[in-house]
Amino acid sequence: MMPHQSSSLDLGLSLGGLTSQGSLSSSTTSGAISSWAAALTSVVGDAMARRDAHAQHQHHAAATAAAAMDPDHRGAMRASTSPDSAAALSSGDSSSKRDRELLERTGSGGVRSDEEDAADGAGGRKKLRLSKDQAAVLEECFKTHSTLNPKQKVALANRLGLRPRQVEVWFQNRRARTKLKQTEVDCEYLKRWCERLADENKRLEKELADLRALKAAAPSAAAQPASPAATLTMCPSCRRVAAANHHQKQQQCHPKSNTSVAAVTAAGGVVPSHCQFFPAAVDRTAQSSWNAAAAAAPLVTRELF
DNA sequence: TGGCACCCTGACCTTACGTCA
DNA sequence: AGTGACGTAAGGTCAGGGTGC
Repeated sequence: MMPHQSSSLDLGLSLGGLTSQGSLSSSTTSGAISSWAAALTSVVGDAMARRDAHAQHQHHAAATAAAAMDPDHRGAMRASTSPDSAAALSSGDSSSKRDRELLERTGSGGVRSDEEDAADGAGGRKKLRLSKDQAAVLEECFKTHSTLNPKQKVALANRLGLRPRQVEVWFQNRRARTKLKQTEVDCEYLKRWCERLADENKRLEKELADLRALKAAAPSAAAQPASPAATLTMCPSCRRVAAANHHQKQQQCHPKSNTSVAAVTAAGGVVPSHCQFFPAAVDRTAQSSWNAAAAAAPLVTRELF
């Protein structure tokens, strides 16, 4: 099994769901196995009774469909066995892996029914539609473990009445498509983040210009009674220029300097609007805290949008 | 109601890389 | 240390089937 390859970007963004699940996948500590097994049995247990009935119906339907398929349609289908065989031959890779895969695909694992073999044994890549129950079980297992070790794969395949290869493919596709989706989400998130940063930058520039104008207009302000300009101060935490009573007015700009925005809000506190953009890190000087927050709960942070 | 575009998804391929014996 | 087997990730294609227009 591949070690956990951080899918985090250099920006410190995490690919979230997949990544965190992937970290579980380092597969097979005994604890992980037991938790996975527990998840499997809890889900499968409920679904299996219904599944058995459904599978029988499905197998029958597949056989019926195959029988009804006209020769032309059959020919249009890509042969499921021949490309594999060709690949195995042409690549010169006579490894046992290919042989085993071939065996798995041709259903010699004993899991497939005769009807199934009849359905796609004629060379067609008959697409099997997983039943709702099967899909639910797979989903549930995927939540627990985004990868399977061989034992888990076989166990799951047996319980679902599928071939191990089908389970394997399902997990591969699921991982790939989860990641794709997550990447899209991340992309959108970054886009919005960028837009907000641009807005923030504009606002700060305007604030700076205002301050410069004030300074130019009152060069000897220090010698005079406190004017509104003289009461301006900078929030040490968020570095936003504000009036001296800024914190009093808003209770506190940052009730607890290291408290997350979410926690503050949850506690009924008021989060300054200029801080709401940042997911968890109130201290914006600490980029690492943002990274940590993004890695810890990327999906949650995205919900801010 | 048939045709079509679009999307979802199962199945597969190739390449690269890490791990382990 | 080098090597082969093996498993997974990544990135892609193909094609069946469902759905909405």
